[in-house]
Amino acid sequence: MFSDPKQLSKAERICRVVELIPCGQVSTYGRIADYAGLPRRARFVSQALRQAGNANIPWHRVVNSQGKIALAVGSTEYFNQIERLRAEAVVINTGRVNLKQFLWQPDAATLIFSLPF
DNA sequence: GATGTGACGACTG
DNA sequence: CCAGTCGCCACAT
Repeated sequence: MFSDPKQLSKAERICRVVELIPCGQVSTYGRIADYAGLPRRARFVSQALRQAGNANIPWHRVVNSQGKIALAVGSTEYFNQIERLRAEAVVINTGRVNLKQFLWQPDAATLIFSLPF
């Protein structure tokens, strides 16, 4: 039987959504929160990702609403994220991604069947 | 409970 | 396009 997504913890729901971001595309903290059924909880998304540490989730595909890398500029993790994105052909200019071009826009089937939150 | 902290976001000048 | 401000909400103290 299918597990009921609503009984997953909030952090788990967030990770589940992040895993759906396709290679070569990005999403934002605010949008991830919305897709996870947690509106106005953008900050909680970053918290959840940090706690998840690594866990095979494509955390590098998440940027802020302006398309900018949210990690401390110049930090090791900052460069790590840029490298991972460039490896997926995502173009980054001065720490910023052009959302017009790379923002993930889930199709209806994904919204209905993969994001039932 | 009160208070401070954030990998945030919307607005404003 | 910044930078500052304020609102927001989960967590740690």
